[in-house]
Amino acid sequence: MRRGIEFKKKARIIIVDDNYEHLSGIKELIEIESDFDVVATATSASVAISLIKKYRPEIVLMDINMPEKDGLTAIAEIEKLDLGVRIIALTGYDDPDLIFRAMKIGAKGYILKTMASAQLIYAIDEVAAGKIYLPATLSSRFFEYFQQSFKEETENVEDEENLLNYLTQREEEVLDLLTQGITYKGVAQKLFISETTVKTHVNNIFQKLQVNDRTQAVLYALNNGFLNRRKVKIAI
Amino acid sequence: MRRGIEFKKKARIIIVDDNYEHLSGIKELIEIESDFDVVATATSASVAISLIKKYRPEIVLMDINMPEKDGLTAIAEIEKLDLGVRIIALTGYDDPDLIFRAMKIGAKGYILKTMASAQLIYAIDEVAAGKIYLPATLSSRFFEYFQQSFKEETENVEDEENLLNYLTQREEEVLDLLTQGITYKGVAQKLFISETTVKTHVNNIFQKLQVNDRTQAVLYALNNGFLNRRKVKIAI
DNA sequence: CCTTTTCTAGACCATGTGGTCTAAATCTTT
DNA sequence: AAAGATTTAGACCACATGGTCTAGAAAAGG
Repeated sequence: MRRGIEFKKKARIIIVDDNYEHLSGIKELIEIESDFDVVATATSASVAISLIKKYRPEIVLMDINMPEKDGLTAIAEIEKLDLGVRIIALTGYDDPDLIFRAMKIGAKGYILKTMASAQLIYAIDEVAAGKIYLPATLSSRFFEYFQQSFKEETENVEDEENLLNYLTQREEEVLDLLTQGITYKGVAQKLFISETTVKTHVNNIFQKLQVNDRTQAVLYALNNGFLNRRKVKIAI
Repeated sequence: MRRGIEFKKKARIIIVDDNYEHLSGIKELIEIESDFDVVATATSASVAISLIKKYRPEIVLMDINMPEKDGLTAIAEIEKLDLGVRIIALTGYDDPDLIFRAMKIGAKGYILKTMASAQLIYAIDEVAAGKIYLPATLSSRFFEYFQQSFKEETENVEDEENLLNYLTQREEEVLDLLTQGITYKGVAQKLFISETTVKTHVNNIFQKLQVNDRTQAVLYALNNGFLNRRKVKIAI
């Protein structure tokens, strides 16, 4: 926050909100309370995207709760344009799933409409400075959601009923090669065993995983965290 | 931070660090500067795990950079025990990948050894209160890493060179069924077309994806976001 | 030491799969 | 209307794959 020391060009902003009241409210607030330059506003995502292409602002304040084309898809599209626009997501309430998805697709900040005006300005300031802004309460919620989503992923992997647990070491090696789309012959060469041995292993794998062909075996392996296990062992 | 108002049991802590100097330094600091109760310390992850099982502390301070069994796998194991222990990761430098992985497997806080002692106490306080603690600089790095990892995921999907883009509608339908491990006959029945037609489609798919068999086709599809496309369209 | 599991490997057969070619009907697109 | 792409479908063949059974060597566990 070395404001005033370095040369600071006024950040140019576009505000998007389908509610005109909110839109003009935020616009006024920014124009009065800060020295940012609101170059345009839009009440729909599609209009917003054209405006962004035209004006190339540094910052976009994007309301997430909009009918028609919603804010999240709009963010995704803008990010895809790769214009270096930094997007701040705006919303009325703090749904952790919304925050997660917004951050996932590239939002650089997330603020609630209920927040104090000073904090809004501060958030824009931070994001304009290349940082990422999340209010403390939201970042906590974000992390909880983040951890939860990964916990669910790994829970399945460690599940008792994961048929992959019944595979022997050698069978795992064979399955590993199968999940790379390698044929009997290829597996035999890689493991220095005969082709018929590979077939035996593969058949045992099928029985243990209760499937009928390689594709299903590979799919079972992939869906039940087969690749993750070695990652867990080698490097988490 | 309503300290003193509510009834507050002294949080019990176990500290893990292979460097004995650091270990006793942190222990002393906590004992002098706070009212937490350091019930045990350990210089190795395996010892730490036994101690945790025995003492059931509320908080564990875990050094990530340890030889032998490293801190990350230790965290994963402790989380798997599901004892309600809240783990704070400790490290000397702020490697975004390390932070990401620690948070991913369930760390509730992340602090640098170089941080001021008051901040360490504050961090423990927060985590003990059920919150998640990340210093502002680290949370920024975390988010950048987080977004980067998802960006790479989606970049592939939208890539020009994604051979999936060359598939026709019908071919996509067929491939979709292949990724469910369905055979020629099954696909034919589901799509109400002849089995030989399915074979024609499948062969065209192979050529377009430059693969030789179904397994490879399925793997290509999965690795290049085939399933995501419909998700992207429906709900991001 | 003995038992059990795992890994190895062969035979045999039925069928699924992949490669190639041809070709008609049906869209699209210009 | 003509040209091109897509979808449909057949024939034919080589070979990879899957199912089942037997069986010895090696390793693991009690």
